[in-house]
Amino acid sequence: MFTHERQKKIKEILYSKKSVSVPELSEQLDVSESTIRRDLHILEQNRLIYRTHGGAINIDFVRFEPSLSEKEVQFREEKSQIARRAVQMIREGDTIALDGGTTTLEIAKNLPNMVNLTVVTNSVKIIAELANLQDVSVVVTGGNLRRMNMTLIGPISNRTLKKLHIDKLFTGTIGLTYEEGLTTTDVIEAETKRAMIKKAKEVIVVADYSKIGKLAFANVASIDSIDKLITNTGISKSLVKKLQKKGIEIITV
Amino acid sequence: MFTHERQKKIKEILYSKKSVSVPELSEQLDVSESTIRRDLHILEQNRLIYRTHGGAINIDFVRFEPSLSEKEVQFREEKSQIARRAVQMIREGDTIALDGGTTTLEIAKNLPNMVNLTVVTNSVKIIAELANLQDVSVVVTGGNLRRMNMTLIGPISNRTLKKLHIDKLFTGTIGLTYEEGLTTTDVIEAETKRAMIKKAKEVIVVADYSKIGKLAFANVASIDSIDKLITNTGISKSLVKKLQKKGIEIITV
DNA sequence: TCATAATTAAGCAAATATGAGCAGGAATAA
DNA sequence: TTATTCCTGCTCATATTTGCTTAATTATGA
Repeated sequence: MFTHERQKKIKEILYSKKSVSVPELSEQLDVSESTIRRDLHILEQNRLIYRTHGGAINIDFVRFEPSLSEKEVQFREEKSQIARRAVQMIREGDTIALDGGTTTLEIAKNLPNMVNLTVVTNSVKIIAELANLQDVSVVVTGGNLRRMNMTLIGPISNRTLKKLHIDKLFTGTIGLTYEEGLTTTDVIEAETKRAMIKKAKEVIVVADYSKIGKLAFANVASIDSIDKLITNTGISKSLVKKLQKKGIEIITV
Repeated sequence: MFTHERQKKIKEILYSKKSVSVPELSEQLDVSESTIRRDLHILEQNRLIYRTHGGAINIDFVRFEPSLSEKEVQFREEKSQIARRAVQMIREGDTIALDGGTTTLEIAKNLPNMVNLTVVTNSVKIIAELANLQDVSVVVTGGNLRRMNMTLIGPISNRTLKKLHIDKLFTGTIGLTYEEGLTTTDVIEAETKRAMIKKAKEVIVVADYSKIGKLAFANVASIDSIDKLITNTGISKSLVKKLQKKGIEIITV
């Protein structure tokens, strides 16, 4: 077994196992632990695995599965910038909607205590945040609690939204591509997002560049339903052109 | 289990549990309490959790922690006793409703993690509390946020309730008299309470004796709509007799 | 308020993991 | 063949991790 082969094997093992210990690999590949450590060192430098004391962890489990709290930390400054730009679009007398998401939560945190502003939301965290702003009127859609991100989704949420009229919807997303539009992880959540989009006069997507080009499981809505996109630098020029051709206003912060 | 994995697991546990104790984590992850404390320390430094004596709290829930005024809730032990008695009435398969109030919040705190239990509520605090119980299905009515007690009230709430069917409603109250029945401070809140009562097969009032004989501003419903009353000793014998004559079961704890 | 119980951080020792250095051996090139 | 390079396994000093103990701190309840 050549070095390269062995390293490939390690990656394969990590794909199916999430994590392995050094002794485990040593036995399985029939080489010394020193060799395994050397291999792991190389793989780590190439960002193919995540190294930890005693073994290694599949990098996907470290990177692509960040908990909500972690997500909040990731790209925090970017999200905050995007959120502050979004807040500038809000006018007195508006009825805005904020769906559940880390960027929209950031908008809630940056919202001034405006009188005559109504915020519709399905996020428990945003409710808690807006409870601080005495003058803002908060309307909650209701629905079934999804604990993972503390949002209220499902038929109750959708039915309530049917009766409401929203001036501006600020919506976050897991993925945004030109072909598939907005996508998210959960089908029921996707439906609730769709219900919001349907009732909003203006749909404003807030998404840092890490979301652009990413595709998630459930389709929410096509590109055509978006009016504005607030993002940060890093989005490719050609995509900007294509989106603008569709009539979407791109705001980079 | 590697260090990083273990810390990730802690975050995951905190995801939907709101809080965990150190011994709990120690047992669940099969490491010493010292190790757990070290992990929690690291996670706290990275702002991923909120550390507290005896355990850790999901950072997102810190703001739900009872405020000082709440901690000074009157008749706390009485409320807790009443709540524990109320919980005994809940059966697997039930759909129960909890309206906003300190005694109903106490019920939520005492609820076991039952599978096949659905809780309908209009209280943001109860949502936060029930986020702990992984297996319980939580349905939120939606509505306008009333900051004073963090409840969701108004037409949206009422309309949602019309479509739901509730086995047992546990409702708190500000006042209860033989002549005027249940009364509360806010007219809109009264209407939402009324909507709940209307859709419940069984109406169970939880009220410590300080509420009995008290009259508040807004009428909710007459005595006739009550099926059971859980209260504590201190209620007058003659009133008990009168209520029993109306068919209300009185349970004193 | 004060006493008691619970929780914690810090220090220590044991177990384990690590990387650097070295030597042997296989592959490669001259 | 000989020299060179590369890979490997071994050793050992050093790092890290962990659980235990203890003193101090922090809750709790009477």
